Amino acid sequence: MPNTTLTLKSAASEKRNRQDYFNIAVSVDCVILGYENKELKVLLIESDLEEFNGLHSLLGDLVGPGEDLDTASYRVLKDRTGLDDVYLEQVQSFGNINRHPSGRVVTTAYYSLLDIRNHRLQLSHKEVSWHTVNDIKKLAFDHKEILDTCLKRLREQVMERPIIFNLLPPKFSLRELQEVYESILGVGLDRRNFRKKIMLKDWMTDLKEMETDVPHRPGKLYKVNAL
Amino acid sequence: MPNTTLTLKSAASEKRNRQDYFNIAVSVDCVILGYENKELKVLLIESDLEEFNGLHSLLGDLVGPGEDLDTASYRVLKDRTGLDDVYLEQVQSFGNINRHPSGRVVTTAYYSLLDIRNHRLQLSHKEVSWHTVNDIKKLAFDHKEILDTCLKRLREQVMERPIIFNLLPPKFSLRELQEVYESILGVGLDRRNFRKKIMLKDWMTDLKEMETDVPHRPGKLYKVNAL
DNA sequence: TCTCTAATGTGTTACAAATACATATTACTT
DNA sequence: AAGTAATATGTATTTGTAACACATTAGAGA
Repeated sequence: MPNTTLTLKSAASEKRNRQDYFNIAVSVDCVILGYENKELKVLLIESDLEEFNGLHSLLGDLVGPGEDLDTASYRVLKDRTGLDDVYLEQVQSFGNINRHPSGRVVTTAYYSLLDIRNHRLQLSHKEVSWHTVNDIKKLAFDHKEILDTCLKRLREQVMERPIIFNLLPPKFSLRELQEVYESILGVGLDRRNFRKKIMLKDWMTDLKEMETDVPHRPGKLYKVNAL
Repeated sequence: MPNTTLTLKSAASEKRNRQDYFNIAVSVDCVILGYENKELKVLLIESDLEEFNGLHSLLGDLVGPGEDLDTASYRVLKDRTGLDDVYLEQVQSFGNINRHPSGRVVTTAYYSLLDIRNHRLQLSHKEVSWHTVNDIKKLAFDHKEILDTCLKRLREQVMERPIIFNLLPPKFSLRELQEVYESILGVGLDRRNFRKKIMLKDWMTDLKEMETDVPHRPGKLYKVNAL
């Protein structure tokens, strides 16, 4: 890399050592969300840092020198779940000086939505496991703040764009869909109004099939429309 | 900084040189927006890189080792405008490998809204100047993409939160406010409906004063309510 | 097999918000 | 004194949201 003032001269003019600017590491952290047993869950790993003994943390990694931010988060997702066709969206970056006890790391948070029951899902280690989002009180680093920020963004987007279907299997009933919405939004929804609202969006197609193995009257099955 | 595997082991297990991870610089770029003559404007500087001869770029700087992302963007704003009490919000990070010709730089974009006519405004150099947003076709680096992303976010938020008032002087008329909205949203608005909608939000207070120096019937003046 | 249960599936009414649209008023200009 | 250009306001229409009730269906169990 050539010697350069990069974007601005003010930095150079303050005579900081050029090396200083390469003393910040860049990472990505993924809030990988799934849905099971009427609960929203997030994939966490046990932290291996002494400072965070017993705490869990999000799945993340440093960004390699030849790697885009998006590429890095896809890599984390692929490494940890085996899946590479999953919805992933950047949310925000976190760069507080002391957010990482081992050094200066600026991280960019992504959230991802996937179907826990997907048979291709393969967790990378036994230390990686699903945790009910509502039960999480504390995480390592600033990961609780990152989680909360991602959940907030998810709640804002979930009625705007057809992303929620990533949490469901290919065939799903309206009841299942509504339950996922209720888990995410944290409120109960009127079944009739919910149906009308969701149908207006033209996000799904009636499969003309029925649920099986339910202990009550089976409902119609739907699939998400092509994105 | 102690030797560490940082967040994840996978990186270390690939035997990458630890130095590799400190080969990424971190910067902030500020989309500093103002409003004048019924046009939305952005503060730009002439790029000093040969690759971008003649092109303008956003105001940004590398993030120092002991500096938060937010702190860095406030610093850029203060250095370039002299103002330190300005609205600033993080939008998104951009980390494509080749986005900076001189090396690997991951940048976090912020947008800022200020009143161009604020008498405390002092631009840092004569190369720093206001440009009409709608006239901008091309910028240095990926700054056009960053600009567009910030504008998109601004449009999404402008009816949700009382941020637009940062573009106006302390006392403003309803006409001025509507014109700012129209500039940002790029559409014409019905005056009567606009008034009703904005009044419902309880964002402003009637100052019981009137415009002066207008070549027509003066309108009432308002101020924004305390945030 | 009949009854009970629990869920599915649908329609109507009331209220709130967004849109379309017209007229009277005021201050400056000529 | 008349003309102009902008402010200020109200109403009818449409659209969307929220509240709410009843008939239908398949499984479970007596």
